[in-house]
Amino acid sequence: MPELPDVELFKKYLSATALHKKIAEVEVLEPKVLKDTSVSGLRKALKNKVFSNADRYGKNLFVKTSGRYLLRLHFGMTGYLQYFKDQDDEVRHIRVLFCFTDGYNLAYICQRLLGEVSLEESIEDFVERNRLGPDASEISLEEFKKAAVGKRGAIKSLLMDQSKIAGLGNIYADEVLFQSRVHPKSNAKSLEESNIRNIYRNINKVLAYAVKKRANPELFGKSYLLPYREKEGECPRCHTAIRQIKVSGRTSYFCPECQKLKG
DNA sequence: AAAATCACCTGTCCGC
DNA sequence: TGCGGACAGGTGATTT
Repeated sequence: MPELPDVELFKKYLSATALHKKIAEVEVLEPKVLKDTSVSGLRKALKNKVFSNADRYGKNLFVKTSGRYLLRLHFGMTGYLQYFKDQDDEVRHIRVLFCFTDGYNLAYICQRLLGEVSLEESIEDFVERNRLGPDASEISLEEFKKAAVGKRGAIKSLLMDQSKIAGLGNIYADEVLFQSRVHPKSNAKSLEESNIRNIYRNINKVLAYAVKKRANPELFGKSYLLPYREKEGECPRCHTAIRQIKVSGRTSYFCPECQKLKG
């Protein structure tokens, strides 16, 4: 789930529910998700503080607190947030639980434990230390050209490389390339100026659209690939059978008619 | 420099 | 019904 649009929606969700409430307790149910901090470290940093603001960079959610640190949440492949009152035994895989003094809770849920929870000094510091590229929803055409033009390797790998552009993952990289009519394995070097501009434009278009549609494929219009990402699906434009191949080890869906291979 | 492979995890689905 | 294997919207390390 959690690529840029999903994390953007988590940000809105957290902002609408969990801000300005005193944190009574922090329960770490699975310490494996903690990165560079401990159960007691996280507890000390957050207990009796409040979440004051939420920000997103790439696929990371940063929650500002009334204390010294920012809380960073990364969601791996299966993470999300759930806000609820009292006990909720329905919710499985809660890894960290933020309990507020009013009896409400914010749960960080992550089935596969591929996500991370950490404390950070600042977003800039984190971005620099982890060498993240420009955020995909903020990147300028100049920055994108710098990251993409003349580079070796498959364009899809490049779009998913967080050090080049931060926020796109497997699903939305496929969608951007479908909208741009570019084959996922096309060599970045072989792309024309018009292809690059097109991809750039579609990054913005697809991400904004996905947020608007709450990242729910069922709400996507007919010109999008996402709802047809399945075996035996067909291209919504030309009805050719959607094909799947591996690019950088990830399953990629594309239309062999609309997206011809270059390079 | 970049691609492939593995590893980290859990859960589900598919085929024998 | 049961079991093995493949695979899932991520990413870092290691090998090629």
